[in-house]
Amino acid sequence: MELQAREIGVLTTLIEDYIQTAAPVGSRTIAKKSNLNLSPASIRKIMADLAEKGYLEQPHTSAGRIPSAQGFRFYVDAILKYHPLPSDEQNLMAEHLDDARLDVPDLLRNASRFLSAFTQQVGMVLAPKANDIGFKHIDFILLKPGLVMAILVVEGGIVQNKIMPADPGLNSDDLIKFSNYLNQLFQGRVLAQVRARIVQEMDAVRRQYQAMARQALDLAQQAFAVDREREVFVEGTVNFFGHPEFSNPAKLRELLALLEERSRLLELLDQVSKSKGISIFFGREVEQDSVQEYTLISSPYQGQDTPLGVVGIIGPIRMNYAKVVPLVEFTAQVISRLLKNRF
Amino acid sequence: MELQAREIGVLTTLIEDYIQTAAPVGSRTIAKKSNLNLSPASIRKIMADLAEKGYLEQPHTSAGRIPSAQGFRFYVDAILKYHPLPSDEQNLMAEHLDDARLDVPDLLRNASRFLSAFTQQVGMVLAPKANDIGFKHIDFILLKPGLVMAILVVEGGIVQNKIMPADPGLNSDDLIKFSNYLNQLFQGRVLAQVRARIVQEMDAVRRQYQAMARQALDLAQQAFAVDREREVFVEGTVNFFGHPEFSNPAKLRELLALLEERSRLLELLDQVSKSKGISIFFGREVEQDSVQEYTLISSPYQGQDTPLGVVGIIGPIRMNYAKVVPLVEFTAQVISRLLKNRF
DNA sequence: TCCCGGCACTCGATCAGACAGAGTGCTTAC
DNA sequence: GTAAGCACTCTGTCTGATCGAGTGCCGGGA
Repeated sequence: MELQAREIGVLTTLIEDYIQTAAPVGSRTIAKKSNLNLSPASIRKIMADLAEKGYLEQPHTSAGRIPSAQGFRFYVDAILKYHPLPSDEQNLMAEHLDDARLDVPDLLRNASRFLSAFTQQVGMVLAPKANDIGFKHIDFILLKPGLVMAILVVEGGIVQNKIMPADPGLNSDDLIKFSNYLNQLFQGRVLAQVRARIVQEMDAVRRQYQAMARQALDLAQQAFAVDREREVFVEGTVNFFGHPEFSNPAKLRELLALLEERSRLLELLDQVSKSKGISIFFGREVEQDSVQEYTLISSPYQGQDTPLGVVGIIGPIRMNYAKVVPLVEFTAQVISRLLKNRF
Repeated sequence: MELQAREIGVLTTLIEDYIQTAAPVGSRTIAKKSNLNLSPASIRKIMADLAEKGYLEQPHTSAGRIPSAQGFRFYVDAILKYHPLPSDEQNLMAEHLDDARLDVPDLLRNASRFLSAFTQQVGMVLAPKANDIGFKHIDFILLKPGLVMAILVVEGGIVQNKIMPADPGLNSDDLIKFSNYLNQLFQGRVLAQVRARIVQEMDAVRRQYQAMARQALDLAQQAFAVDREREVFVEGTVNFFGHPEFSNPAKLRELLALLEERSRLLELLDQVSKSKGISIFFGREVEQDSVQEYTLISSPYQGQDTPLGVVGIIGPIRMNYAKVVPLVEFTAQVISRLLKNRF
């Protein structure tokens, strides 16, 4: 099932022409554009072979061929050589993102915008999972009697807040004591450790009848309960309209629905976040009845060592991989570098 | 230029049929559906009069008529009688929004979702302008030497944060002192007053050479500088695809671009936020070359007395005003009531 | 064995013409 | 003022014809 050099040549020419024109490619075009010096008739023979092996598809008899998902897969995995991003684009992106006054969510949102603008696709950035981030500070504020807001700050300046009911007898001074106690207790730990510490400490204070600590830990437990979806920054959905494959409103609708339904999107991103480096994912290869006509290109980013989240773009299968892939990779690197600075 | 009763009858029947079918309405249809007991021929005469006065438009000779923006304007202003929302829908919405554990942004986002789901249009909620909201608490956190994050909590549990450079000599204890000093200074004021107070106090401490207060006020001034856009919660853009008027991708694109470009959207919402009660705004009546085929229905909501923000929906001109308008109005009332509780 | 020119064939896109249907405007009669 | 009749207009759809792109296959030549 391996491909010969000539077959690879035809496939490459065909895919690169198809990426530009979005139309089925015929044997004459390939004969002219490739440097194989073969006649259209011979090309046709090769194309027939490629179609039989599953790399090409034919929309109908007597149309040209278009690459199948398998064809694209081979192209991005085995054929395409990726060149590093031009340094002026590197600088442009680094300059705009490297601003200490941006908090992490803003940084990630901007990165998503850049990806979208540079690739003419839809940019996406999955925010870090809170679990692995270092605790910084917690504060309780009395909104009204019996209602307390917890404000939780983690490294990198990510702020989370949560409103919760509490003992109506608590006053502001109590809450300040709580914060002081907890801040000291949790210092220098990551959130997962903080949660463990809460359970452990609750046990200890219960035996020692420390009322203040017990109340504080009760509140802390509520504040640290995980019930928030991870944020995803999606930018540039308007770019979908530029691609002829989405002139069909039904397909467009499907894809926009996917982006709006954060839970499905999160699941998808979670799947790809486990891969090590850059990952190229064709909708067609996996899901049966859902949106099939898209590609997701993504790369994880990390803080110190642990992977934190994912950056990526989503667009039609037909896209300029040679340009997009290095850009996604570079963006992930920039974010990793900037977050290392902050965490 | 006033309309006779028969003309109003024809216009009403025509608009209501058009709202259902989205197709030009002919004289025969109106003769059957209206209770005027007139023949199609007579209806035609009346329709010709209405067209001449500008209430109807004709896509081409020998098609039926469709209502013009002026026709819709007359319909929503003079003809339509609005009934209050059915109580089961009222309860459903109130139940889901009335949860003390939601912070204000989440509350508004949910309201936007509900509007979108109930009307099958796109829901929008403009968050309150921070100026008029009461100060609650400020905190400074040392992210790293020379970099401080301010966390500002205002009434209703709205949290804003801002990262700013600071004197590298500052340590955490200094920052705690700053917060204590400022919290006391600003207690019970709204943000606009807080800003005034900062300026005034800076003057005083400068003359008295109080270094700590000066540094604290410096940070406060940066923290309270207004440079953040007001948030807008837009939900349900997928609903656009349900409407035949947006089967034209170019129109759809325009409208989605408007929603994605927050600054333009804010300007639009700001225009309508000044009106007192419900406001119905036809794109066609105003802008010349931009998106014309939409209607914005909005209503301001308030905390105690001052108007805070706007709720609304955006959709095609052809929509079920009898249902949508009371829903928008009710949503604004619910939000007003819930915010009064919190502020 | 590989290559390629030639040829018949297939399919989609486009165009013109025919036709039905919806709806109008006008005239005329009551 | 109302309504019936009629000619007219415009759109959408269907049909058949034609064109062009592209294929598959056959057979001749290096």
